[in-house]
Amino acid sequence: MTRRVHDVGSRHAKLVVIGEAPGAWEEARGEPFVGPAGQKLNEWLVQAGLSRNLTYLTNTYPYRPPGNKLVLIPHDQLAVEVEALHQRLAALSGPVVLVPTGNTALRALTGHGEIHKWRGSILAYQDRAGRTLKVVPTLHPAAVLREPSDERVCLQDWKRIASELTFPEIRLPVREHHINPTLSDCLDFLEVARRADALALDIETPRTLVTSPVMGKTGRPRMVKKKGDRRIVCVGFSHDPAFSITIPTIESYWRGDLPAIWTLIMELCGLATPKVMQNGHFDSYWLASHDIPINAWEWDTMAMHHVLDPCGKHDLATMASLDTRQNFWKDMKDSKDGDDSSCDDAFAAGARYWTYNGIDVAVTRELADTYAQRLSTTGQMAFYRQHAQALFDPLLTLMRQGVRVDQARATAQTQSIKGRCAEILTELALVAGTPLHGKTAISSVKLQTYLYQTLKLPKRISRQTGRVTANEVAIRALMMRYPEKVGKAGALVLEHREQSKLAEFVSPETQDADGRIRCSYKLTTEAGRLSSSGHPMGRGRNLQNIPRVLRDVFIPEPGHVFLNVDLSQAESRVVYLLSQDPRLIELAQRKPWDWDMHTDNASKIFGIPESAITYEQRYLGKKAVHAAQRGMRGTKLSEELLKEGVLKTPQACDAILDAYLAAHPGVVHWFASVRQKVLRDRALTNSWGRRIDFRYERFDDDLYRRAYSFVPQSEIADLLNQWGFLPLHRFLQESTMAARICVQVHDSLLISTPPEEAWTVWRFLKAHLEAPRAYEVGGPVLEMPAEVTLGRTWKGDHAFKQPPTEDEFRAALQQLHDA
DNA sequence: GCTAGACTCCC
DNA sequence: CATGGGAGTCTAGCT
Repeated sequence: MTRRVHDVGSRHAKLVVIGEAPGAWEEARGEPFVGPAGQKLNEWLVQAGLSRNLTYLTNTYPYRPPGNKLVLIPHDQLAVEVEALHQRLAALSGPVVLVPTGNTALRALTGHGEIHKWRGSILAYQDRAGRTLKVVPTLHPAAVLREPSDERVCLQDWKRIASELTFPEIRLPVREHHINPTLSDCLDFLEVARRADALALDIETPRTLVTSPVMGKTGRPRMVKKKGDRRIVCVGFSHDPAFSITIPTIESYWRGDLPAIWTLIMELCGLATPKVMQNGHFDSYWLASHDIPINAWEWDTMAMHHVLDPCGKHDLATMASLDTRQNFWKDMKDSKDGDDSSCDDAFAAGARYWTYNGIDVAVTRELADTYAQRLSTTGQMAFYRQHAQALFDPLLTLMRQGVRVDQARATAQTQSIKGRCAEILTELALVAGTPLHGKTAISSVKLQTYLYQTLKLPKRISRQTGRVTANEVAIRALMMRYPEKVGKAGALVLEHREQSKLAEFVSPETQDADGRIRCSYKLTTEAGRLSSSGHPMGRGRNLQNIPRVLRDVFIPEPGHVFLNVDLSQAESRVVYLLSQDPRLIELAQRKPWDWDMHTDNASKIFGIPESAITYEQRYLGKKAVHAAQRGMRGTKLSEELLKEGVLKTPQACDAILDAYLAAHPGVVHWFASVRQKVLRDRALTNSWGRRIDFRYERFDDDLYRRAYSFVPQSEIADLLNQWGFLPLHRFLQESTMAARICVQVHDSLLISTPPEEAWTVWRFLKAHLEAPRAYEVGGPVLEMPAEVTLGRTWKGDHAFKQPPTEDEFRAALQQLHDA
């Protein structure tokens, strides 16, 4: 029989923490929240200015379940203990905040499941003595030990809990959500919005449900509901966090007045009142498809929060749980009467759906105030204006424009790739004696069974996951050691993976009806790069990871050529410049045509003169530099090289890395200085004022490596956007030129330009990107070299090793024209 | 129908 | 014993 673990703490405590069930430590000591989880809880309490001694600690179930699995406890037995918990709580003299940690305690107190959604909400609990008590759920410390990235929200939850302890009542925001407006209500709101400080807006774009007949098994047609296209069903507005108006945009609500409503929405969006959106590129892209531009788009709550906390989550629910008193509301969208199927139905049926939109937009409005205030306090407002707000419209332009696709070539490529994929699968099934694929792709489970059971090859373990793997490195290693057994099958597997990956990029589903591929850009990456994914209407794709071999599928506007400008060795140059080693600083400043960084490094690594370096050695040099500048070790480098078909043992790679670092002590010094800064400030700030805050992060090697990467990544991201993308966008907009920017790929810009404008565009970019810059206060100055390629496709036809003269440039253009 | 895990493309 | 930052697609296993 297991031992009952009794509560600890005074019955007069104001703070009550409720766990799940005792674990081994708790059982041994006979006390809740001891052991590692208890330790974690203590840390949080201390950081929130609370004390364990003033806390009442209890569990939902007081016995240690077999194998720590609470699910094994019969329901009625659990129910008895939950009731006993209610009785114990009723016996406390005056608790102010009850904190259920984890799902079990949350369900016992409130009936809600899903702690990740409800954490941070301020809920009410009727106790057995008839009192209404305040409940603030958060995660269980044991769960956080398993998932350390969740700790940041816990620390913030505990700060909230500490402040809630200072008063007993449940304070929730009072908001009015107007969800069934008349035309005259909307017109009145237009006047209110005109005079407001800021106007938030938010659209909803559910899928339609299409009902169509399908032949059933009985041979009689059956009606089946299928998901159709998305469309805008409403636009919600909020000029004040206490008010929202949700304007439906569906025929069944307005009948003949719908066109007037769209006009009104256009007027609202066109007001000079500053606009607020959460991930506004989504909404503005959709509204643009209705020819509705957003005027005075100043605030994006996602982008604002990202400037303040680049490592945090930026979804509305998480931000609201941390920075407003709005309780979790996102389940209103999926509820039965408000789901996507019913918002076209009678209006009343969708009330929860429209209210959901109202809360969304009011919360967005509220967060804008909170975050604007915070940006001012932290001195980051100017950064937000220049590095977020200034990019909104230019990026929307890029997103809407997209890139043209050579239809014939894309189709041909798709067919040949798919054909080859099918051949490989058949051949592979023959070689293996059994199919190793699922519907279309190779199944890693079947492949592993084949390799490690049928062929009895020694299992390869992924260093990242610690599990058995059949990834590229494993297969290449096996192919080298057992060429007879697995050479053929291995080659087929790798070829299939490569080909099916390529097929993704040219698949017709990614193209819009006009034969272009578009993408969505986001500003919310850790190091300030842009990220790219499919566009807001559901098609398109990430345009920042198109394989080089497929770039000839992308073509410029009719009559144009592609101009690709990229920064040369940019990230390495930044590291060298910041190394404080005069020799490395001098190397960082050399021009790419004067000095080849990779050959130079290969020469140092192998201890032979540059003139004797082979192609392979230069390649090793390149890989090693990249690796060493990010703290990589030999094992990993060896795997990276194996993927490229270069066989080097981990020991040999360690030697290469050591040789590089020995020849470049400045890099080692730079690592140390980054670590020191991170330890001292718990934050890093780059030369543009971009700040990354590590306050809520674990201080381990992992974090240091992220810090090493942050510096060069963020410098280059900001350099390209501030001195390349933005000025060129403005320049093209203000001139009558036809050239346009097509894609931003971190350190390069792809531009479609008429041949006669190409020289001007290139000179403009070169002049701006190569302006001298100090990457730290009082530090050395660098002119970041830019390189240019011209082409009839994105693949490029003519790369200039040195900056071309105007004559050379025009000659290359002429060649393109003639070809 | 959803999600986690495996895998691989980019800089 | 340990490169970083992104994205998408598929399988398999779960509800």
